[in-house]
Amino acid sequence: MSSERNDFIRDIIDDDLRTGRHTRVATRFPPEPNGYLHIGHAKAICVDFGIARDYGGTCNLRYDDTNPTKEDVEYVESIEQDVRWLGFAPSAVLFSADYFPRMYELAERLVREGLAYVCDLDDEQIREYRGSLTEPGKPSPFRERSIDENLDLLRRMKAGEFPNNARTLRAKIDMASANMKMRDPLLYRIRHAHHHRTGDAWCIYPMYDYAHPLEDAIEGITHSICTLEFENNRELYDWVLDHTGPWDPRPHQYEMARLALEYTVMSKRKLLQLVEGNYVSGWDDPRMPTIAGMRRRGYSPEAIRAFADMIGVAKANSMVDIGKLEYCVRDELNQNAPRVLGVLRPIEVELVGLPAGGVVTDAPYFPADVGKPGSRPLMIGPHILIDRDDWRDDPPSGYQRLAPGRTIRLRYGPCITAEEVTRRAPDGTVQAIRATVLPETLAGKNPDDGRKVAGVIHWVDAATSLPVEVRLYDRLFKTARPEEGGGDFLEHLDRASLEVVHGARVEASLATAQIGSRWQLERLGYFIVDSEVMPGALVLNRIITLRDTHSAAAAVTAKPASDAAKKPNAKAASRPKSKSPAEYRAEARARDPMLAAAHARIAALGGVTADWADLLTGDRDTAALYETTVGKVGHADLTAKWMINELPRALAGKELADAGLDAIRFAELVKAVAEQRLAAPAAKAALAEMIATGKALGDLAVADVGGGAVDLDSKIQAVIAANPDKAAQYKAGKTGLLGFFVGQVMKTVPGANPSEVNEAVRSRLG
RNA sequence: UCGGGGAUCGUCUAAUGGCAGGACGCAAGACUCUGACUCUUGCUAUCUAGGUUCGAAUCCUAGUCCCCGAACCA
Repeated sequence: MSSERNDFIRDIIDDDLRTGRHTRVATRFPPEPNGYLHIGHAKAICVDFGIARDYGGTCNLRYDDTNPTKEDVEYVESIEQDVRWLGFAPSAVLFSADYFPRMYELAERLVREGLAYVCDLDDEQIREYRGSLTEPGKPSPFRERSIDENLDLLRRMKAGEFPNNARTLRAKIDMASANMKMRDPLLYRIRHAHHHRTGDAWCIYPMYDYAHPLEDAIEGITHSICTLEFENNRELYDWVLDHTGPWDPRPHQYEMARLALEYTVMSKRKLLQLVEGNYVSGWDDPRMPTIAGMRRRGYSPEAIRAFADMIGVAKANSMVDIGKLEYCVRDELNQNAPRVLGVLRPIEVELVGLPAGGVVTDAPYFPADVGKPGSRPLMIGPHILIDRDDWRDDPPSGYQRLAPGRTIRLRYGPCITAEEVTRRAPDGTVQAIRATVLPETLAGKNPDDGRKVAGVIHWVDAATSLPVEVRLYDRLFKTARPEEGGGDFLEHLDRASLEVVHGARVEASLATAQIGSRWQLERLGYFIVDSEVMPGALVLNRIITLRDTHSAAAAVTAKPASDAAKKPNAKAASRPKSKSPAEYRAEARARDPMLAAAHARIAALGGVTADWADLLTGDRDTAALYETTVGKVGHADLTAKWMINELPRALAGKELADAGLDAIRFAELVKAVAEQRLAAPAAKAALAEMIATGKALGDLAVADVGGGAVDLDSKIQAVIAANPDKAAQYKAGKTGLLGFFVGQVMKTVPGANPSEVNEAVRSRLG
């Protein structure tokens, strides 16, 4: 179920399953139906549905439609379609609006329990009363209304007696909370608006922070995954569940980083700007990062899912290299797109020496290494077309294409030698050339006279090829981070991101190509047959070019290396320096004479530094444990080190007061270490176990100090013998492996003294 | 400490006191009837400074930088 390497969310799930907190896994993907899904959503979908798939659980598609003024049925359909297209089947398709009755009941319950009140403040006043990030808010004048009055007002709100925004229902939490979200958040607002699902049944609508936890709880969601900007909302999420439950299972919210991708923008607002400003042709423009856009571009669901797997799940904000997406797209296409021939900007080539009537060869759809079957006949007649890019009057060195007098191979055809240019445009551009066919190469052999073949180029038969319109799509923006640098992101749009090529030709076999079918035009890139068909011509959208290491290497030198420069953050710079933990401890002592006295006593102890004395007297529990322990066993320095450096890990997040570690048992441990009856690693393990189980040292099965020199040496030799390759690497200079060997030995001889082991291993390995 | 998060190769991400690993990228080479694909080899990282430890990306301390939060949006 859980593979070796997991993301942090799967780690949590593994833990929940192991400890029995949950017996099954239920997730959900909760889009608001107010826009099209984009690649950022695709990541979320892959995480939510992927987890359900991996753990044999469920994942609901739930429309988070709690705001009637922003949402639309139009989006509901596109969203479900996009999810299914990505390859996921929702366990259920649900609507938040269907829970409105239940949510309202629970709102009345909150009112009855004195946990919510109806507030008459308007939006400006509410903001004012809320305070700021650094100042507490002040209570609403309506905060202390009676339960009966609140209930009455809430019912009248629901009954439609008040106009829009006249009153709100608010949770009664804490106007002074450091978390702004907890300063009496709004639960319901009045909206006399038509809802796409509930019609006019409601005129009060729940806010996200109230609705979302309830939706999760009602559906029995176990792991509610959202993005980082909701971290502050989690406290409120928990508050709502704690006061509306009990819920079983009790959902928990986890936050992951949202996707940011180079050369694109992701916000709905900016995407909408691109559409409405006609910078793109619509939501499904092949340059758009929308799922609809990518689908039309020819990106496959497999590629997008592979991309989601590649970038992983974590909590660090990051900007993903667009190259990773492009790699996934190419990787899938390489396996699945049949190869055909097409020419973008034709030069006519008259072929001399071709058998009369031309030649037909059978050309495979896939190269040998892809290994898929299929082929089509390929006609070559006396006139063919090649691409303008494949001709140079004056070829640069290393040019593997055609030039005067050169010989190249026509893909799936014979070798030809260019004889002369027979026609030029007024500007000198080559329009037609004549070339000689080397007949012996028709069957695939190389030229008899041993002349050099410069390369292989693509071509189409002039007589039988088909006209096509080709749309060459590229990245929408010129810069990797169009949203940075202060200016309008639209300034970074690349006008060349779409180039329409007329007059291109493709081989005859494409006459029957279906809309949506994807092909590789050899040496040019991957293309999809667009749903738009021009009169008499197919439309091909370029999905992506082939990887081009040749010209990439040439371009690299020209690229300015300016992108990286970090910008200073004005907000951070202007922010006052916050209080440090050290200041907190100092304040605690100033407030508490007992702590101050303890600090003075501890500082006066021999072997205790001023820093340690400070650290040990930030709170009474710590100070008391330290002083009592030292009072029992002495060893002021050793006790300090263990308390400061080792205790935190052993506590594993617990508060010292809850840890059940008394000075008696801690003193035993320190004493054992001081008297070298217990090696450090064993002592650390013992400490953790004492805290976890509340047992005393004597009741623990602790490894004795042992490992006499002879015994130890044989263990070391056994470990070395079991890892001959690593021993060799160590001798070759990879000294980092010392830790590996010591660790192995420590596992077999838990009570051993590590420094002795260290020394012994070192000398053994020479 | 206003509160909440975060920092590991150029990029994304592993390593839960014991080999800093993988992928993308890049470089060199091999192969090649696609300058593709594939293969081989190589490249580059623990934010800084102290401390604890035989051993620290991981624990402790002090700092630095980044992100989020004051919609009747989600």
